[in-house]
Amino acid sequence: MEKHEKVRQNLINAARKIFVRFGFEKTTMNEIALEARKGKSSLYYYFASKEEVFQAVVEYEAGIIVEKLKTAVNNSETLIDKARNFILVRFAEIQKLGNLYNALRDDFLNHLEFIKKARVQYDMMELNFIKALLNDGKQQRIFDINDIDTIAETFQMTLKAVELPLLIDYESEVFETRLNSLVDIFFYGILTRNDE
Amino acid sequence: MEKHEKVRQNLINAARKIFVRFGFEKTTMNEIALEARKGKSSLYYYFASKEEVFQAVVEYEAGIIVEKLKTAVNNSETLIDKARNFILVRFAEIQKLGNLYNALRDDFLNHLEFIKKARVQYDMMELNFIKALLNDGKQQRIFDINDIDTIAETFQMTLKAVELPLLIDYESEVFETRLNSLVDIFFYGILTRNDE
DNA sequence: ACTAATTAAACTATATTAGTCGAAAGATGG
DNA sequence: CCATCTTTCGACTAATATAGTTTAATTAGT
Repeated sequence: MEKHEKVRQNLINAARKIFVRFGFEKTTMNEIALEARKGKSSLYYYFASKEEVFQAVVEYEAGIIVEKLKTAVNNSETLIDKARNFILVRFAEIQKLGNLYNALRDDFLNHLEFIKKARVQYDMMELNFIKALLNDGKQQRIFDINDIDTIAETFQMTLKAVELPLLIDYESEVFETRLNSLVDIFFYGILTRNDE
Repeated sequence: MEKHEKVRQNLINAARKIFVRFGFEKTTMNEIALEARKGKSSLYYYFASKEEVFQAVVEYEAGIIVEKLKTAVNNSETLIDKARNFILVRFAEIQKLGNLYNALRDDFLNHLEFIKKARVQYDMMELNFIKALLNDGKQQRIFDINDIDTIAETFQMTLKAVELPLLIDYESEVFETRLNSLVDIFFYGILTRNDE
């Protein structure tokens, strides 16, 4: 990695720490710079604005989530397990990695344009992931579906819809059982039944 | 509890939430008021300044700590257990209750006068507690000591000295064993030895 | 209905902070 | 060792946010 990229990544890490702790509004550019042991104007050398720094952090975190999703899916045997683990990891990671989650929860952030943009980006990646899964299942004749695009979108929409209620009153046991039941409900309507 | 006191306590609770989360500097009077579902100027009706609100919170928390110390000590059998539990609870509570701990840790707060004042108040309460304990032990001929005041002050000084190093690299196991060993070291120099 | 306690809206003076600019300090390469 | 390009930083400004004030309205007690 070249010098420039290294410093930039360093700044992103510093920014991440502060953003996760204090949220967007309460984080100052000076704090981020200090955390990275740089002057404030150095920060502006790498990023045009506070929002751009935040966007970089969110993108970085989205990347991490995607990585973890990939390994979770790759390490699962059956397609249903893949789907189940995908959902479980997705929620766990969104919860853990503070910023994406914060961005979703805090109302005052939600109406900021760049948050929406970052979210859209992540959603697209996710959607492709889901489509690939569904397609795989279709090829293997495990899923009895035609319009993959529509189903993928519906699926993602459902995920996003449960996201908030589940995250708001979070109790790990309740949380996991509910997600599992969601997967069951969703997939047993899709599965090819051999008994008909 | 009269109305005025009730509202005041409510404001203190709201302030506590915000202060614990964001620290003194990053907390705004507006946020506190909003959290208590009041207007900002209502807050100023009950408190003269932001610092006064903070002071009220710190005093409230100090009160809670003292309560817990009392029950911990009362529920201990031997005097050594009383002392040991006193120390363990003290550290646990200072850690848990965010504000007192924050006030100690954050350097930028440390040089504020009112923090020092709050700390002095708490320290006095604590010192009396320790003196009572020592006195008790002396009456019961368990402690072989004369100048209770000096010993109490020395003891408290030691506690405050270990406070920071212990809290900074906090690992619960290490933490507790170290504190226990501290008590042992301290008390086995004080105990009346029967073997001499 | 009167009085005192409480709340809230609108305002101000001050302090913070995002963002700029130009100069200085390092690196790179001939 | 010079010339050029990259990176850092201190000092500055303009915009914004916030502590605290004032005044008027609302509520509760008698």
